[in-house]
Amino acid sequence: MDYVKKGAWSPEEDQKMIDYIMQYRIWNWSHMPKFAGLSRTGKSCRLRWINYLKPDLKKGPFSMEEVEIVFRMYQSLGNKWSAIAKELPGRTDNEIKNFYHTHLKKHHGRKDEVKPKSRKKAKQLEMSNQKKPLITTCPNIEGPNDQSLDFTNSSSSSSYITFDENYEILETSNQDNDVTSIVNQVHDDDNIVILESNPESSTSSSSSSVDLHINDFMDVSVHSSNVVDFWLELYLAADNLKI
DNA sequence: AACCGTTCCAACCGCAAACGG
DNA sequence: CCCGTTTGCGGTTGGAACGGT
Repeated sequence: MDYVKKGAWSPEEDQKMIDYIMQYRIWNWSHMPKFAGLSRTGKSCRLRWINYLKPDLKKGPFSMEEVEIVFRMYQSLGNKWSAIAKELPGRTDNEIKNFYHTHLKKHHGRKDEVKPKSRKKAKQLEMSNQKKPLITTCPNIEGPNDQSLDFTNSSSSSSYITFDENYEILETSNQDNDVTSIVNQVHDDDNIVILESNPESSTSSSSSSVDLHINDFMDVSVHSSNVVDFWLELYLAADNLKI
């Protein structure tokens, strides 16, 4: 067998394959490489095309909706990445698998401590270290994309969890500091509001806040620190959300 | 600047399923 | 049905990129 190249693809190789497939379509992966002038296996070509070169692929970070679908479907299907990928147009099974392992796996019931394992999260923690973060569920707030939330109107029905700078639970709105019960109270279509700082120390109108759509997959019966970790991760997953 | 540890993703591998003669 | 070939899937890994020291 002739020399077969392995490893990262060069832009020239990419272009060769794109040009060939555009002209002749995909007819046989194992024979195509030599006709296209590529020193690759058919398997390698197929993978490169499906995961990277295909024109209709979606690039960039996962949206909140996509994160939700991945998590939901993993709960019901397990590691059926190709089945999950069918629900996410433009995303590949490999991409979803990678995303799951790097962003979601650790929230799946493990009782690990909350540590900034990722670069992003380390940065997030570093930037938010100076004040107590606070998570509030505000069921009365309407409009999932409404950025100008007024907390004074909804505070009466809010539940809350406060944390210290190490994300240890300080206080909850119920009597027994039962975080799980608070999370379980949250329904579909409720909104979770994550505040950078305690609203008592800065006015509601000027506090930087974002709203997240709450989903039933979130009320996983997990260790409280995992709940916190998960909120933060979702926060990061939404590319339009910034500290 | 150099080194080290960690994270993440592209790409690999082995196996299974599907295909087709 | 059998068997060789092709395609698809999921687990794993190599290495680039990055942050910390």
